[in-house]
Amino acid sequence: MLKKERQAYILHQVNLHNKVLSSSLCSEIDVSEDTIRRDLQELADEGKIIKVHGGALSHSFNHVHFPVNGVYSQNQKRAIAQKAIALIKNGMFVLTSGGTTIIEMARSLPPQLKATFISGSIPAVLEYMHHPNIEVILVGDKISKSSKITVGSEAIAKIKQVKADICFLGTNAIDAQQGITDNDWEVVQLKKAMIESSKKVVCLSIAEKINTIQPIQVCALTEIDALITELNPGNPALQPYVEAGIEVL
Amino acid sequence: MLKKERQAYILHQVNLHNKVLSSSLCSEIDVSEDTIRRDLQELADEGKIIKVHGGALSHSFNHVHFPVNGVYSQNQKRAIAQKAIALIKNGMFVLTSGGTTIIEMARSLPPQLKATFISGSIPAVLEYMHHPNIEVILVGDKISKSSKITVGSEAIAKIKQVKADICFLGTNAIDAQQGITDNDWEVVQLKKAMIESSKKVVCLSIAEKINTIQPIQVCALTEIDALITELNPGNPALQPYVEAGIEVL
DNA sequence: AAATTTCCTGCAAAAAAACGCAGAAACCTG
DNA sequence: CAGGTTTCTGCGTTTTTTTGCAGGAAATTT
Repeated sequence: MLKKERQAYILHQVNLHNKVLSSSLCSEIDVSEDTIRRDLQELADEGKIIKVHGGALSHSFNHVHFPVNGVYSQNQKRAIAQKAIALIKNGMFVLTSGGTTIIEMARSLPPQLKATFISGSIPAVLEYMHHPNIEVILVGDKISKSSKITVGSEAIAKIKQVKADICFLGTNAIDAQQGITDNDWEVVQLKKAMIESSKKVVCLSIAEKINTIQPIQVCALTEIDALITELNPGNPALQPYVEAGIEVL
Repeated sequence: MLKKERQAYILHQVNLHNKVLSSSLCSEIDVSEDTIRRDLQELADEGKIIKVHGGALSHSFNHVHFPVNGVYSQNQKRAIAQKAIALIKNGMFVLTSGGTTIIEMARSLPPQLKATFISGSIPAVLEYMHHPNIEVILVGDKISKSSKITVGSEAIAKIKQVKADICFLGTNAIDAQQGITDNDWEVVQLKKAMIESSKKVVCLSIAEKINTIQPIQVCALTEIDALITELNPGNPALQPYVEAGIEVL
């Protein structure tokens, strides 16, 4: 990895997460801590970031000591993202929906990961695009402005053409009886196609969406292979899903 | 292998992968590392790539780098955008490429305009999406990270399915003899398809790109219906194009 | 206050770049 | 076409950059 490339990655991470730990950086990119520190120093000298003990901060969030809680449930989503990333191996074909949890996952993907990501979500694709080693396939069709993803028969047809290794679904509502449900008919159609086209279906959901129901069903619990939340897998709230035969992470 | 040939290959690799290692280049093409380094130096001097220790990077990698020129030409691009917008009527199907001039046009679209925009450019689509009355059709396929548009046979096939009223092409180089030329093979294929699929082809180009040539031809001047620059239509620099039968605005 | 983590300094090895040079190829040019 | 000039390329040497490492200082945590 080139030095400039590394610094671009660091800068990207800082702007995204508003902070960055040099320890985590040096394990993500595989270099010594000294190198990271020197990079941070250079970026700080250029005024791009603010160097602090243990890492660096984004410039914008310097003046106002904004609580990290600025984005809705970002910490929980980040925890989910970390668990999800562990499932992605080099060379995989990965199908993803949209949603803030998926975005958080996209932002946290390690730079050395080589994989192919397929999605119709504009924000997700924007994130994938920034990663050096990821191939991005964009599913085209009419854009739904509310959900910022492509919807329609063309998109569904394209998704049905692929057979992905794994599929990550951002979830609006999940319930032990009703399975996954959502409130946008077109998005539901798309998610159904994604589930069909994947060997393994992984559902990402923050705890507060567990045991909630939306009007339209995406799929039953039986079609899900794994469920990832920010909770400990042993948490009693997750027991119904364990009993339903889902791998809870 | 000829020097020009070598440099074209290098440029292609850089545009394709956003980065290139001089070590890998000198084993791919079978020449000494000095030769590669000299080539990189020349390309960097021409502003085609960014040379760094160990290889080179694409310009798109750190587009934060030239804000001066960015702001400078923004006014010109805005002038072009205004002229282009005048050509769009309610109900039209509009096909657009990518590029900063197109983005500027997208930002300037009047809010009451009702039309359907078709594009494979992610940044352009992002802008269209914010518009209240525009339908957006996204052309899907593999994403080229350097140009931030979808490229490939799927994208071309989709474009050929439509018959747009008008097509706006952001231009990298235009010349009275060579017509429109570009430096990315895949982007060229896409633009060719766009030209075929449109009743009217409008070329947007800032003055500094007029009478410049890139390696690969997109189309001859005869295929262009209109040319928009920030210059006055009577400007002598534009006369060759007027004489070629192009409507110069 | 002790322990752990992080930071800085200097140093050394490896990689890359710059430099000068010389042979070879291409290209004028009369 | 002969002779000269320019351009291009590879090689050896020197210089610079980059990176990791060690040891001590500074800061943070327990």
